[in-house]
Amino acid sequence: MALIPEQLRAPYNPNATEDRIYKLWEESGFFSPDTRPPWADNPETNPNCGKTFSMVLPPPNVTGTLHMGHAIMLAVEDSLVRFERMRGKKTLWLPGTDHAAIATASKVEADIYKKEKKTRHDLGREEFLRRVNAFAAESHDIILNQLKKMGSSLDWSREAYTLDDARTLAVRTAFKRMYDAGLIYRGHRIVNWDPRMQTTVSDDEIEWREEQAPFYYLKYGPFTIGTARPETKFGDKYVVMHPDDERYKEYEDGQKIALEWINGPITATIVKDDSVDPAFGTGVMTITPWHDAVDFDIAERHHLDKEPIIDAHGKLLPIAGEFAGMHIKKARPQIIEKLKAKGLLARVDEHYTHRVAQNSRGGETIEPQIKLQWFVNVSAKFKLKNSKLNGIPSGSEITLKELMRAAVQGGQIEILPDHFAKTYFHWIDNLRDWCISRQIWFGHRIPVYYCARKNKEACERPLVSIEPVERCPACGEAVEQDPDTLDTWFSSGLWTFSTLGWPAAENDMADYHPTTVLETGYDILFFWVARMILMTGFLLEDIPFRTVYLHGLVRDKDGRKMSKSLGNIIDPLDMIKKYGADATRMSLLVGNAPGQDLKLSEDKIRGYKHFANKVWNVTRFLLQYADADTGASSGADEYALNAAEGLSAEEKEMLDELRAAASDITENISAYQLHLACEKIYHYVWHTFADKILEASKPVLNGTDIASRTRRAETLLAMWRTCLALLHPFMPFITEELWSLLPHKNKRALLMVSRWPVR
RNA sequence: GGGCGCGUAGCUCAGCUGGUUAGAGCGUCGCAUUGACAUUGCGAAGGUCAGAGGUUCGAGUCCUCUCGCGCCCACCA
Repeated sequence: MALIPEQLRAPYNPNATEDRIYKLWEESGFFSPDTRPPWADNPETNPNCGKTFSMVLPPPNVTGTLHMGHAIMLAVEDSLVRFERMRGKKTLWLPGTDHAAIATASKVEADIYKKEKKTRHDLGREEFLRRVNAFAAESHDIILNQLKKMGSSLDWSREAYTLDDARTLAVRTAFKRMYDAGLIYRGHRIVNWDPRMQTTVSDDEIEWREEQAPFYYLKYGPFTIGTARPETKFGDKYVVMHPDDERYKEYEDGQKIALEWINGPITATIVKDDSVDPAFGTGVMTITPWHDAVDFDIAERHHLDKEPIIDAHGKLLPIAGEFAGMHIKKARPQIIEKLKAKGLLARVDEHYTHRVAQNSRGGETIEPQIKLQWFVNVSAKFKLKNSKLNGIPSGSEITLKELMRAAVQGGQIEILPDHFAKTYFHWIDNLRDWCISRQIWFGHRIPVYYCARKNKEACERPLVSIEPVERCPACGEAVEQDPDTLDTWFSSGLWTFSTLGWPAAENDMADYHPTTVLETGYDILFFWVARMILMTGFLLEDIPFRTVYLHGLVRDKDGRKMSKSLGNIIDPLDMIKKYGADATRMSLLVGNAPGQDLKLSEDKIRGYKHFANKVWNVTRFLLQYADADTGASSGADEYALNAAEGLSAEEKEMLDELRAAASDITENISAYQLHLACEKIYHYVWHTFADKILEASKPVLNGTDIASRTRRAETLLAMWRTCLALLHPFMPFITEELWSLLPHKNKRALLMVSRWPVR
């Protein structure tokens, strides 16, 4: 009788299967590299015995739920891990979540304001943090569920969080070591200030928006200057022009001139500087060093005075005279009126477009300000003691910038696709010191303490400490911790090794570091990838990973970014519910070339649900013939690739073709060409195995020659086991389920830890 | 302003180091099919690989230029 199990009689139902299979995997313990099947620990049965494969999960932000961008990451990473696990490597894929400091804080803050009309200051630091942590915990649980739904074979025993105790130790240790090496400093620098969130924002978190605004030409003594921001001009007392500008050759650098300005007569100083573009406007400008980065640089070069004009909330300071206390947005038209009345307004260009900086986490217009902040110095030399970096011997002195460049340039880290290396170098070349302090409450508090009394000279210095400090070691008085928190990327920059236990004595570093591959979206190459290279380079004098695999962004079928406002979001969970996780994964893998954006439509996902059904039905078909009469039910657990004896010429040819496909697929995955591998196995299963081989086998299977029937049925079953194995990294659920329904001679093992068909 | 990428069948895209009549999915059009297949099979139409030039025995693939898109970076006051 045919051996068709009951569940195979109905069409494949992913919903009824996937959670059960995931639980089976999880309980098996094989997600952890510490649990391995016997064959994998035996060098005779496993040529990869002793080799490891390690990868961290880019920790999703605890700001809500996962989207298709996460799904693509999970599909790629899980496929890689499952492949390597089946190849017998000791395989670690390490999960975790990211507290995402400003993103999470601003979301919670906005929610609270919406519901209760309260700000974080109304709640106070403690209560606010309680709320954020509660939200983060809730978000974490949702995310974990989603990760599991996708089939991610993550080692949950090693789960980490960027804000947990172990990672806090890593962060404080990293800060202290960098501080002691002179790579972290505190200073007054111009920073991107968000007046609404009351915090600095890093250069990388700025979004530029085109804006049309009037451009005013103002009379400034004998000059005419152009500005889009008259409200910042109260303190302008330097007038700058290019040294070679013939029009202004009568003026000399340092020359003083008296002139009438907005609130009365002032003395201005001429400054000659190369950075002025003679072709722009009148070729003359005044500078506002406190509120403009270019002006700040000019002021630094010429040692000029800097004065604040606008306060932290966007209101004018007393220097603005009668406008003091007004918000800049309200003051601007009134200032223009006054300039006009005084005859200082030469003309107005109404059609001027320029770019305005906005905080990408919240959308408020950035007001540059000079603030006392903490920075990582990317251009200061430090000495490598025990370098594992190619081409940079121990004892050499190097800057973080040079180190970041060298790690990739020397080929020690490979970036895929390789053209992103150029983008990376370009970014490094333009890199400025990294502002790491944030004036928000959620995050790693800066591990620096100040003596409250400063009784003695020794109390003057800030105290940087890995352990929390309560009393000043010099005078015994209470200390105050720096109120700021660290940029979220400071902690995620440590992720590849903080998750392995660094700097604790007991850790996994020896086994799994450097990690084999880092898989992530190209949009965070700078934010994250570069910073991991920086942190690892300094703290471990090593690379964090050997290969960087960058996937593209998921777009809708028209190529638009998926966003709430466009209403074109495809929710991974919805798709899993409708079509199954396997189909969802396949739709994200096929056509997904590294670094290339992927257009996704529901039709595509539906297409792979059809494929899953095909796979299901092939099994049902084969099991019809796997009956007691043919003896095929006793089929060995071995794959078909090595069998050859006693086969017909036709069967040998079938096997040759499968062998070729399997070896191609293996090569493709090894070269991170998952899109090719996926398409190949898809094509082989459907259009070669099902359409051609099974069709051609029907006469044999239904024929009268028992020996031929049996042999063919056994061959096909063995080939099918091979197919399921090859398909497993991409479609783990259905293949595992079908594997369990096939007849097995030996004790049934999970497909997840069965040997890969190609050695 | 600097950098990067893309332009291949109606649509979405593969095509690695140049090598036979350029591929897949979806869609379209025929025919078959109660079939292992709710979601099937067989077949067909459809491409001067953006355009021009060059290297080569040979170019979708390498080089140069042009056109059209997209993205990233940058301190246009």
